[in-house]
Amino acid sequence: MTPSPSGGLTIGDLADRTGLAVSAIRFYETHGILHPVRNAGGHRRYGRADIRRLSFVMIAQSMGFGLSEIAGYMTGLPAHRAPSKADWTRISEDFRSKIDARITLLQSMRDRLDGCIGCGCLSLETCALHNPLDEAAKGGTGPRALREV
Amino acid sequence: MTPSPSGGLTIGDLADRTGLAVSAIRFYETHGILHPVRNAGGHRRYGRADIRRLSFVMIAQSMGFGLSEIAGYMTGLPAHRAPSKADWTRISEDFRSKIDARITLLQSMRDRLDGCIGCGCLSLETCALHNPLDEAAKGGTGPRALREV
DNA sequence: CTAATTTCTCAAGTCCACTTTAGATCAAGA
DNA sequence: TCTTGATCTAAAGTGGACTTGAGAAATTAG
Repeated sequence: MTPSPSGGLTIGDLADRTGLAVSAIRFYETHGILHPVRNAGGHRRYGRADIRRLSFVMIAQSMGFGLSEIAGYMTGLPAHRAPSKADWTRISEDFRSKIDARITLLQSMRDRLDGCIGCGCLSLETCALHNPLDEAAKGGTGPRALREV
Repeated sequence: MTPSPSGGLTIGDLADRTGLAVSAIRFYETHGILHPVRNAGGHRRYGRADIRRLSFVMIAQSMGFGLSEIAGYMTGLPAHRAPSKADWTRISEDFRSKIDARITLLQSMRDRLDGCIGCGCLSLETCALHNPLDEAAKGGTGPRALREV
């Protein structure tokens, strides 16, 4: 629990700080999200900035972004130096615009749903939801949340 | 392609009308979303109302709801009779309130993200995003979009 | 120094939402 | 009628996001 003052955080420290499982943190590393250094014994050592990286991952995931997309944002951050505020601002601008698009889509679907349920036309043949769906329903296999907006 | 006028729609008809794969429609049946009757030869026959059911499934999915949750809504509809407008209105009211909650959560996260990125505090220890995340991040394994709001 | 904890790697397992494959049967047009 | 295309079942495969398990080595508390 005592984070080594000089050597950085252990994977357990990071897990405690973020609430993530140790296995998840290792998993993210294999997907290029973190790049910890190793100590003499081969154990991973993290910097404080990695807490922030993982926070971003968790936020983005809860908003429906996939890991590969998130990893894409992460490549916009320096791998072995703590990102500056400018780094975070840059990647979060694109992120924010995608969130906005997602909110707008959700709102328009909700509003149209009201109309469609009300008029009894909830059919892909005539319903106004048809086109938005066509655009939103692209993507590979697996759960199709609001990915790829 | 010629939908049997008396016998209802074939699974292929339904696939054409909804844009779903035949295999997906069969899969949904195993999850209790559709309950087609069988003809003499053992082939599935659907009613027009099933197009609407599948439309609802697709809409709900694109909004981040999981199949089991959607199946839950579907049990609120009559299995072997075409749902009335009142049936649809009833289940869509609950649905709509969940969508609203989802939109609100997304908006508040977006707004706080602006603040957190700006002030450089994007850390679970101090960031205002912490608590909303705690609530949103519950759930089993697998992709964790905005399920379980 | 020893015992208890952590961490290491790597392979395999899990859940969700489907798709693919295989072999057989059913339905419909020429 | 015949043949082509649709549908049937059951089982296995896929991709995303992780978790679990096994055995070994490193770290830390007492």
